[in-house]
Amino acid sequence: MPSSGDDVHVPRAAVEIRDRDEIRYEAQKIEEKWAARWQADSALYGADSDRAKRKYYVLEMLPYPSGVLHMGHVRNYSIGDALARFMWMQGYNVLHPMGWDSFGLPAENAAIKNNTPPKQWTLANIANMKKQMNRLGFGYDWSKEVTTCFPEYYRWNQWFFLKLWERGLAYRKKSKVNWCPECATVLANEQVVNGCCWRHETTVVEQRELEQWFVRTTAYAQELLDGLDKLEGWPEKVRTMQRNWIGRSEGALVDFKLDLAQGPAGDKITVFTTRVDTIYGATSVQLAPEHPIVTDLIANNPELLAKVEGLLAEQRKAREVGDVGAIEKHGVFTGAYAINPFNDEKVPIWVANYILMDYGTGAIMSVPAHDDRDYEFAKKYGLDIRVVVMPRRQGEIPASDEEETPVLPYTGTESLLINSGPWNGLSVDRALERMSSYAQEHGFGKATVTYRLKDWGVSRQRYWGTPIPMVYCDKDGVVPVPESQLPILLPENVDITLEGGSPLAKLPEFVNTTCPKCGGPARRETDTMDTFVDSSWYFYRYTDPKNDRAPFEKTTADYWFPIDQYIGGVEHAILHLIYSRFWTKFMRDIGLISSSEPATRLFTQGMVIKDGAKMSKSLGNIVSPDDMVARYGADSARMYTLFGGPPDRDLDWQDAGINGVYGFLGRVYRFVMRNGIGISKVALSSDGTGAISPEARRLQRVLHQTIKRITNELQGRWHFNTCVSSIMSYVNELYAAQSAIDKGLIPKPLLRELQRGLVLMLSPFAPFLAHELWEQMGETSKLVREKWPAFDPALAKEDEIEYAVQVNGKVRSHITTPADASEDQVREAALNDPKIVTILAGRTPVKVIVVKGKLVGVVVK
RNA sequence: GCCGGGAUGGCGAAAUCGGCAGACGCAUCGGACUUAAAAUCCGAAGAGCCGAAAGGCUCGUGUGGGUUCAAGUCCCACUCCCGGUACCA
Repeated sequence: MPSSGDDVHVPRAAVEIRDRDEIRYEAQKIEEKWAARWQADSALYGADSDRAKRKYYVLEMLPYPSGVLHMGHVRNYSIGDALARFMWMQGYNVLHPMGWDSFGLPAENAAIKNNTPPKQWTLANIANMKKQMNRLGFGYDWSKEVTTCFPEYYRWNQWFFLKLWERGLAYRKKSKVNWCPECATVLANEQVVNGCCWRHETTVVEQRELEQWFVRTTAYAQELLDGLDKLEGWPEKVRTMQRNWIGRSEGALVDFKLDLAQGPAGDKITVFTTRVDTIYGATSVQLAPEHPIVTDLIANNPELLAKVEGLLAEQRKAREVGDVGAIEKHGVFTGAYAINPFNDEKVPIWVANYILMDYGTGAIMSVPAHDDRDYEFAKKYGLDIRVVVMPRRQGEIPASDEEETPVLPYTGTESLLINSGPWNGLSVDRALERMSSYAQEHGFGKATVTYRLKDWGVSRQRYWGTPIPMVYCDKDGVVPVPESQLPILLPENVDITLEGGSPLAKLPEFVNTTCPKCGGPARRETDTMDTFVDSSWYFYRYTDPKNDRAPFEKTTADYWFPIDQYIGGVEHAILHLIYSRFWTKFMRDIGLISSSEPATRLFTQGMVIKDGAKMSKSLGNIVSPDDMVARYGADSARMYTLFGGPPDRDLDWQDAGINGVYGFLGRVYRFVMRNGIGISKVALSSDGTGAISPEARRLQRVLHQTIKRITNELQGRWHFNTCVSSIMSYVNELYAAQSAIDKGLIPKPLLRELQRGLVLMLSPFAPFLAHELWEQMGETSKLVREKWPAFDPALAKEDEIEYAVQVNGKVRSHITTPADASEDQVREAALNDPKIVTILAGRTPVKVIVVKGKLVGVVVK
């Protein structure tokens, strides 16, 4: 509805508005109109295939299609969309895609609950969420859409799996899983509630050993760790979390031989320690209850076996509940002894509930004097405590244990060794080095590095996931499916409500196959892949989503990668982001891509909370995006998620807050509908510096100051809340000038520029309203690709500056000086100010400080 | 325990490099318009004290110290809240 007449000075007639009070901001009408237009124009938000252009890849984490968007999504996508729109307007070739992390357990749960096939349920959810996204006006290139549960996608998971297998990065090993005897299937950790099955609340979950597929992420442990130092565009918090997760620790392996009189000859226990320097203080060896040697040591002692079982049960329970650190330490003496290879001393072998089989070697040497946990344990069971390191004092060598002993346990490392035979007097650092070399030279140990990071268990005994492309042949063993046979399709019409094991295992037509090697009968793998596989590389697929010869074309991926800005919740700081980094390195090593890291910049937005708590059904504090869109419109909902606070912090949702933003958007609408309809017919002034009225000059200045502020924010700190504040202030200025506008004191070209600027700056945050007003002004260009307004520093400059004048730190007066006044002139003006003269009362200032543009500080005695 | 982040009016927050604390918004109060209300537009407002008013003074950014002409911001010591994580040897 642009202006109907030629006379741009009579806007009211154009929209039949008799009086400004009748201009109503009807968000629903405007937004529905534009949502429909955008959907009809599929190229609008499309990435350009021209590789000569400067690219910008902005990515928000793809959602799991649970059915509806929540406010956290809205916040995440509002940030990404604002950035994408800003970068388009900066002239970049922007890739801004979206997709669906659509495999996974909830679809199976829903299938059981509603008797709907997982695929149907998932696709219906995707349809609904896509509708919501379109209604919210997010500018995605839907031609790049990726849906991970489609064979076109997951066939490449299978392809990658074969590549992993070829390189020895995929392997099978026995591993403990949660097993529900009632369901006769494996449960994910999150399905174990208080040690019982989530579906059978009285059925205790068992631990079972199963052959499982693993991906050798540990092969890249060191590179994953080193790479973090270079990821300067990632939050330090995330980098720290990943460092801790990888958990590199330097130490030594030391073999303790079993005392021959007791144990099977030749057997030994290898312990891992980071403090080999304290080995003369070792007064016992402690084993994890699951340590394989435990059964040998106590095989003929049922009483002890039962006790060890008890220790194991305690450990498991604590792990399930999640407070391993809080359980009380318990242990049992096995009756056996081991020999400390450094001093040939005999030390007792214990089994303890605080030793974990899956870290280090599952065995430690216990040094009570110099380790908190060992100390606590030794005190409890009356084990010897022997001090072997002393705090260093001015480089003196402590003579012996006659010296005062430190407070135990003493874990400091600025120390010297005592009671350690030939090693006495060495510093801890040197002892660590020399003693592990010594162990290596004598064949009973070596320096080593261990990582907390474990290999990635990717097997899931589930239906709704990518089938693992392997077959089992009695003759040839484990055989990979040839690439030419991919994809292994996930069968449909599977009754997954049947309890009792993996659904795929119950389908003979799926399981029974022929061996690719010998052609004989063989069985297919029935495990499916963890969904983290899907999300480890989906963003590469976005660059070339329809490719059926390769996961993606290298040159295309190399053009777009690395991702310039990745945006998502901090809850993915570890798993998703480590797996993605691993996958990137792996893809680089098989020659698929050139970069080593997926994203140069990562932004983790805060949660959306309400009444100080995470939104949840049980608290009844959920705010639905659909409701907000219905009541206030998408622009208000989006803008409020940005206005409520800085994006990296939690956002405390307040209904009154979104109402305020809605009011503001109405204010913008009314201003432009009153002053800007059809104004594009007025030529923009070629030069803004002509002689104009003070009112006009002020507006011009505020416009340029606002552009400056917002541009700086979008390029730097990303405090969108202050961007919105700036636009609000700008609009307040425009309103204050209404009577000057009505009187014709504001030149038309400027009036056009003021409103153009307003709409352009608004467009990343409230795209619907911006588009509507752009059209109402009679602009015909595509707003999305319109150039972001530039600010002119000369026009942004103030003519006069107000200085605060302090005397001894207290503001006593204000003076106004021309903007170009020199420091001396400002000082003089301040000292001559009548109020200051009075306060000084003849005293001579000791010092006068002039802070340019801000303040004058006068110091008197 | 350890690692992050935070604490500023009645509320969400701002203050980007040590320089006028509280921008912007909400709620509140007042005015204009209206028969009235809603909507809209305009205005007031950290707390306390003095003043008829203009205006002025004191206090004030979790607590206690410190540095500085000047501290929400820097330093030292602490309290509480939120998130993550853990017998990792």
